[in-house]
Amino acid sequence: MISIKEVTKQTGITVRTMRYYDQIGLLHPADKTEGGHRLYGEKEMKKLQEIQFLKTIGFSLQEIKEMLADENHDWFTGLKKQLGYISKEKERLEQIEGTLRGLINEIMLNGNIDLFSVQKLIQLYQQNMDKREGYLNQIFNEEESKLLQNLPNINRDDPETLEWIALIAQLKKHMSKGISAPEIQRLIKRMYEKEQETFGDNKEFVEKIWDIRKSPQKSESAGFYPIDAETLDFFEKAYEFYVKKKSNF
Amino acid sequence: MISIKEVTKQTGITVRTMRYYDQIGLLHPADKTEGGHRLYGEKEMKKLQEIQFLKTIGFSLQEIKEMLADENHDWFTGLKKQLGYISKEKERLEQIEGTLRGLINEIMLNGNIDLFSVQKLIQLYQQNMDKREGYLNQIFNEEESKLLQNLPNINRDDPETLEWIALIAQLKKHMSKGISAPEIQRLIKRMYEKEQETFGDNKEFVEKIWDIRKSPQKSESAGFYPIDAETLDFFEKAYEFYVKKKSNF
DNA sequence: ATACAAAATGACGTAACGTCAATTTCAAGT
DNA sequence: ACTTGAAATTGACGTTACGTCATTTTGTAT
Repeated sequence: MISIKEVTKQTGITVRTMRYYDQIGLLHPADKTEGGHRLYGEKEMKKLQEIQFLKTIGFSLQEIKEMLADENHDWFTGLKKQLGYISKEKERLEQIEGTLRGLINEIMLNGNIDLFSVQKLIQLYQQNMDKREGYLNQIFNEEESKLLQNLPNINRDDPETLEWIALIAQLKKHMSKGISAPEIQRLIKRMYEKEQETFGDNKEFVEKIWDIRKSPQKSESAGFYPIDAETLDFFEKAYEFYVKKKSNF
Repeated sequence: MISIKEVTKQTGITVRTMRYYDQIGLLHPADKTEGGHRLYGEKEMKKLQEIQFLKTIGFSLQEIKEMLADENHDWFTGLKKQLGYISKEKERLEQIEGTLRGLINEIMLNGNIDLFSVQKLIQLYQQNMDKREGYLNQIFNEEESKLLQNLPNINRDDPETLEWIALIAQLKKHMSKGISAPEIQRLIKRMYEKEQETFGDNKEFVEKIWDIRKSPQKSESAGFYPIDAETLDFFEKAYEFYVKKKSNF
């Protein structure tokens, strides 16, 4: 028989928690002193461990109470149900994670931001979730849809996406130096090569994407990350410049 | 200006929720009728959408209130913090998912189960989480540790693991028919082939694993799923029978 | 004017404790 | 036996984001 203090020492569980478990009938002390101090035995400590474990796998105290009370509890079914629940929750968090990464990337692209811009981004996001796929499937054929998967999807966390964002952000930063500046041309070169790597010679496909990018409305419908018109225009000119120079050799 | 009923119609948000948002100062109605009925305008509806969105990405109402109130809120930092929090939560759920799958598989192996067995499994689990890796690294060298990754890890959900579990479960089921029964020998054959596929000719390594399996204590320390001694013994005999027959041809 | 729908306020309940506050008990030292 | 300080007790309120009554008031159609 050990005191409540000993329990907290051995398990890290607080006194309040032990009192609470007693109160809700989840775990009563084995005995009490004359004065009413709680005393716990070996059995209780084991049960406490079980409770802790069942808590870590996401069961509520009420559920745990019922499970431990029922001699013939169907653990298999219970655990499968719990697994289903946990899996769903996990998927929800994965969704959220993707959305957050998307928003963060967009802010990285646009620089920090006032309430108004965030409102616009949020609206864009909500639209996209509903419409993006529909819109894209309408424009691209099946084969191209697969290629689209390779597009830097702003929700994703892969280094591919990050490099695109970094490249565009750098482009914006050095825009004032003009399209022929060596910094710019180095960036464009990298982008050109990346494009080749990703889409190969699929000219027509790349054209379609440019077409979408050039129209803010289309761009919004497609859920591409918003590059402002100025940057887009600058990029296009710098790109042409690069290609022309390249073909001169 | 629309009534609260209109709001619920358009958004699906309940009256209670609107009242609550009003109460905590998150979203006041634009105006009230003489009698005190709430009226909402365009601005409020937009704000409501933003609130909904920020809720879906996991912010609390208090946080949302502060974010929307602060003209110069640092969205970038806030979102990154939130991402960190969400990612952690997601990892926690992944952990739980693995544990649950593990427990479910063990129950599949052992048939359904009383409180006592579950207590033992839980204890085994808690031990494993702490000790398993340490113990295994002590016995196996680095190369072998990599091979160990191919071992049916009971926490995992892949078809490999599932087949091992199914095979052993079938073995148990038909055990009464003796080691030479054709059902048994077919199962053993499949297991033998799977073993070859997975570990190739790495005899020594397979020996070590058998050594661990044969000792309940070691098996427990290593966190292998618990196969009872009887089944293990039966398997061994059936296996020897199979190999002998095979080498006779 | 009446009746009925819709809205209002107020209150309690939820889950799993944390955090006071006021009082009582325990164990040790004198 | 007495004192004292630490430890334990009960009780109560706070937390989140509403749901769910119960009761009263307002709006609107006839």
